[in-house]
Amino acid sequence: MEGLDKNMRLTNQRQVILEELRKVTSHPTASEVYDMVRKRLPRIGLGTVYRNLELLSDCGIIKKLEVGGEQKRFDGEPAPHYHIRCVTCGKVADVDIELLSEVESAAAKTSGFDVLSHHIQFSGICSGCKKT
Amino acid sequence: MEGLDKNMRLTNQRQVILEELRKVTSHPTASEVYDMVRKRLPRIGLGTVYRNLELLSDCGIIKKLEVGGEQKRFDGEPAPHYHIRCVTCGKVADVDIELLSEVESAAAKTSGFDVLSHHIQFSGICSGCKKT
DNA sequence: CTCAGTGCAAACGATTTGCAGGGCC
DNA sequence: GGCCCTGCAAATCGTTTGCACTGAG
Repeated sequence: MEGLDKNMRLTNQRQVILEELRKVTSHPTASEVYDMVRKRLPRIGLGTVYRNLELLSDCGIIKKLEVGGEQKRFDGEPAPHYHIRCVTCGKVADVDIELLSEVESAAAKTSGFDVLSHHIQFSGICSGCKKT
Repeated sequence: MEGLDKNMRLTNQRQVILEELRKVTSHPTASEVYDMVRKRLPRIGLGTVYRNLELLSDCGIIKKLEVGGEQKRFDGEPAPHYHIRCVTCGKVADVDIELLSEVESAAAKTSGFDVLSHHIQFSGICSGCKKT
């Protein structure tokens, strides 16, 4: 789960993408990462960003989020934690409550699946959107 | 949350889509619904299916699922319940465990959001895929 | 040197939308 | 008769991919 695969090279693009992603807590989409990275590497291609985000998430170095909405989002923190999305502005934030690992065995019992993981996705209204 | 909007007409297409969706427990994608409905209404358009699924889910009559994967899925059962997806074959099943409503207040406290709802998404391996 | 990685642009798949005709209320 | 709804096709949007070139090891 940690470190690059043996054949993976540590390119400048890869490194900058990872650095930029770790700088923020905003769970950016691929094209938001593209914009962030382009400030440092103006000639990078969007395809490269997609390829590297995919690769880094396959290695478990970052996490791909499948929170609602059209675009996938990426999280520089690979440790499991929950998320909340603002139904008004679409912002995604971390929810730092303890993990409910015990629900997995209950889910396994009723579903008949081997349960590998779970994720809780909250929806709500963020403090910024509450005021208006 | 229940019933059609005042200006919504109960067209045959709309009715057949709803009936077909309620017939199955497979959480079909839009194009799977399209295939099911086309057996009864061969001239229906894919756009009509998308429009009606969207409309029915806006009324709360069906539910749109944002479980991982590329395509959205639809559920004829609008009451809240959890889902599990097979990482091997992509099948989505219901998980009938009790709702953990109490996590919402904990999430509200740490995130600062007004929490409106939550959903738990499990990943695992279904009984069919275990055997192979 | 070699081969994984890159930039670019074209291709793709899911979903949305514009439009002109059709049919429910 | 009005207007929502439909079928159809083209458009859009996020993402992926083919290709020839580049650069890390």
